[in-house]
Amino acid sequence: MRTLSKRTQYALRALYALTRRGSDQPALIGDLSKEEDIPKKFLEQILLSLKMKGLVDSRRGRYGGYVLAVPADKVTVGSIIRMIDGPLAPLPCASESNFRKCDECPDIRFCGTRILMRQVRDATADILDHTTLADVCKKVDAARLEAEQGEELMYYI
Amino acid sequence: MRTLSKRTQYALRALYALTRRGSDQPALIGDLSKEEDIPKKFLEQILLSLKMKGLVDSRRGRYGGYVLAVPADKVTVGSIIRMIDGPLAPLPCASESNFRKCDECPDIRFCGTRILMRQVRDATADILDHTTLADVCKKVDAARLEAEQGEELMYYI
DNA sequence: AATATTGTCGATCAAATTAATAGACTATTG
DNA sequence: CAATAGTCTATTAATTTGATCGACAATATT
Repeated sequence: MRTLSKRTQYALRALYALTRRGSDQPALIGDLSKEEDIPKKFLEQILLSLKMKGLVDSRRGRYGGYVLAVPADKVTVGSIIRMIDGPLAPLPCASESNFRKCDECPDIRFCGTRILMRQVRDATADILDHTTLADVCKKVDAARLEAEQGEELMYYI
Repeated sequence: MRTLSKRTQYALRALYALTRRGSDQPALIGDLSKEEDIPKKFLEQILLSLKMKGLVDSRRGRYGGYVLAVPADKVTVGSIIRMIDGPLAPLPCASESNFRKCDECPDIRFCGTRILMRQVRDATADILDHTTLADVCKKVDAARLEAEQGEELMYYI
């Protein structure tokens, strides 16, 4: 199946970084690019498009940079993916947000693949529409903590 | 996000057709192509590759054609998608069947996107690995029946 | 006002993937 | 042997995705 595009992967990484940093100190494209290992010019494009959608905000000139424009616990990963890659559904005809009938399809009611993929979409949306940027960052923190404790245990043994 | 390839969509359509037909009467590529509206030469390729994987069987010459090589209730849609499109996961690093670390990833344990996409993969696999060709055909039949009853009701009113 | 800094924006190029087609060949039946 | 139908490799076409270029515009500091 098709994978999350690099574009979306980069966007998410950048947004996690903005989340961790907080809205008080703007992040430079250049810094994000280095720290998160994202091609700079590509990241420019991505952040710009996210700004147009109102997800981030920016200032030019010295002390400029990017910040989240929305609280990290109000932005779901599902909404971000939809902004960039489009619908979550594996098929346009199984999409809730952007339904589109296949050209050759005689009757969508009797398309088995669509019925199935609709289930997949629902399960996917159930996860991604209920997970925010803040949630993801929390999960990563938890994983870090767990790893640290594991290491301590190693020393102890 | 992740679209099923045409290749897989065509494969599934053809396999539903073989399921409905049963193993006693082989289906011709040409017929399948017309009935299911699939480019003939493309379908050839697809069926051939499915044959190599042991999913269908074929005979050449007069009275030849394709049949399912495995009972329709023993073949999951998940396994078919994996054969053709590859892993169900939205990211290689979230795949169970074909895991692959991203080149730039410093530590997969702390990748938020991966943690999330692993959940999505699990939910997807839960559905697709528990739905067989026979199940899909049954669902379509049920939808047909329901639609008929709906029409009858319309006449009644 | 001048300068350095940093985001903006449209265009374009390159690479990869996916979709589709071509054509010569082989097996099977009658 | 002739008609039918699948086999197989290669190639082409189309689309999508990833990435880069370069000129421009706003902001802060001196």
